[in-house]
Amino acid sequence: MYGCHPVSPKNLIPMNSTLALLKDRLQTALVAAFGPELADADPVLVPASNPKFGDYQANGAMGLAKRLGLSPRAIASQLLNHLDVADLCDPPEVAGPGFINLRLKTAYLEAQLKAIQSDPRLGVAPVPNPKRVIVDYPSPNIAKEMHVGHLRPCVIGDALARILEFLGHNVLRLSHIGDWGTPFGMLIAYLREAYPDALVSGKLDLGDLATFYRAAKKRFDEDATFQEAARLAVVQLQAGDPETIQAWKIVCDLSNRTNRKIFDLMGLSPQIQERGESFYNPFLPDVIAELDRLGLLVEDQGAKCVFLEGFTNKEGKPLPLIVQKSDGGYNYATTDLAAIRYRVTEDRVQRVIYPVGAEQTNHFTQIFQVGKRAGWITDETEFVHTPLGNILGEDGKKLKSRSGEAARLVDLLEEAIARARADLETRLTDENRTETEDFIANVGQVVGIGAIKYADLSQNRTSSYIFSYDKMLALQGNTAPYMLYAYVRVQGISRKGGVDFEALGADSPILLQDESEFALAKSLLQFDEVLSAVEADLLPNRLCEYLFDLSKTFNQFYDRCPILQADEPQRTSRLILADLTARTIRLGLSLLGIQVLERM
RNA sequence: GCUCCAGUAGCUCAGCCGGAUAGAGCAAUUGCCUUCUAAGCAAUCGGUCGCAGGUUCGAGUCCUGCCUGGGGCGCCA
Repeated sequence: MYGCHPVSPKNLIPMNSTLALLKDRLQTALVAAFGPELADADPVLVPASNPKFGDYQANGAMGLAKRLGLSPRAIASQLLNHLDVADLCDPPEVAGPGFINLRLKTAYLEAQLKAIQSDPRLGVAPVPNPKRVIVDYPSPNIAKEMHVGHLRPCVIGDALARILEFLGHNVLRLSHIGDWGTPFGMLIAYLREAYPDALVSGKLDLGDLATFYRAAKKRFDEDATFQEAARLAVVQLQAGDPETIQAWKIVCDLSNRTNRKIFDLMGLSPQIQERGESFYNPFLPDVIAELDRLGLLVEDQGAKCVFLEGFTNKEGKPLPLIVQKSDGGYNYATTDLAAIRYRVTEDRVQRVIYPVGAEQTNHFTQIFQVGKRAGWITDETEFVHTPLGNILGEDGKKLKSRSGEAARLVDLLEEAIARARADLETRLTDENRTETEDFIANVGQVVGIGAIKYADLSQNRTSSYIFSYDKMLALQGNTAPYMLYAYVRVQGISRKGGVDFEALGADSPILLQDESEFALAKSLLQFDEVLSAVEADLLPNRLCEYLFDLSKTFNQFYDRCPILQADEPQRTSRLILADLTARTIRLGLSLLGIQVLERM
């Protein structure tokens, strides 16, 4: 047993958050210099705006000038008298109106890198107080195929889930699929009509989902009798009629399998659990009853509503959130409220993240308001809607397929793969290389899927972006292929030099001499700071930006510093830097849900 | 009408609690492969941060108004 999970030295390495460490020192110095009432003062430590100012700068002195009745420069220099950072930094300096510039010591950088070298987490410590987190995965209506609209929620939600999980949180991935409601009446009615055998054999060809839906829709639009049958099916479904439930299950299963296939193709976490609308169905009457008991429920025009604070309709009157329709049916607000309640009371969740389109901002504000007023959402639980911009076509409008409908997700993915593959094949011809079909297919898939996901993630999630295969697959710029190439370059060194990175001496020193080595070292040590930032503001594009910056810095290093031809001990030192870069890229991309390649 | 979001280089976008001279990529122009994959590197060019006020030591960032674009606004999700 001993050998299976050795107590690795990583557990002994202190958290590599240089930023946090320095901030702590600055705060201590503030109190030492100006007294305990300064304990709450923020030294405003941020990365330096310009390399000539060092690595970090503390801007706090300016803000404290009024409070302390001293000039910012005087505050800064007094603070410096009490600041002990000799183990981390060169002697700090006061600059400009009162900035404190901090430059990390070479020996400190070298030691930190050395510590990270043997750490699979690359210096990223798990959070001290893990939370129970739910990430809401997109809710494709089970009755329809997934389309462009599902791309961002899937990709961004999956990345956030991976990042939070890596940081040590207990993440529950829930797909809130639309597996209940009126569209099912139509599908069940059509199933009965067109595939009566299916109810007996339980068989239906998977590929038929789209056509199945279209055919059902066509019947529904054309035939009043069929509409009546569909409505009847809904009633039977809600009444729990066994035969109808069975038909419903067949349709759900059909859709789930199709969606799973797309999830797999996209490389989404396999841990996604389906917890659709039908799951919350039994709780809906309780939600209404509880709202009523709390005195929040008002009946208006036959519908049961909660009137919202701060929302008005076109006439300027308070806007209701309808939780039970006048016909007695429930709507998505009811389901979402039931989900909030369940997540708090049963899942005991502390943070719920909804990566959903920005157009639903009002909806979330409204249900969160009701959730708070009902006492389900408290200060202990954070329900957060992370609004997403739309994916637009080249014309700046919502991306459509040629036929004018929302583009099918699977088509986008396959097109990206096909283009990535074609790019590779062109290159193979140009370079007179031959590769196996397996190699070509794999590179095509990894690059294609990686490119499409990275393009999505690298954009600030709040804003819409224009979908362009040419840009996402471009070999230069902030794209997945650029990052993959930096990774491949390192693996190329390993192959060429017959170097086993894992066997690189634990006692070989890291030596930073060239400017590009310093830049790379500093970039490598910022990984944990970036992940903390993403944890806080849920913007994966920050991680993308970091990885792009790291890759650029690496390419500069690669260009300026020969590695295999260098003399020892520089050779090993540079090999370690290269390896750390590759591992950071691999880990970083994996947290974004993107795979790497050893060759491409 | 109310409300939310956006407006930064020719194009696509970053810009963290307000900090020093606003940053990338693409495009354009120009150098660098007998040397670890040139899918790279270096350099040049490019800005009234939508407009007008305000807050203060300091504003792309905060406040007010306006302009432009997009979304949402009672039984769809």
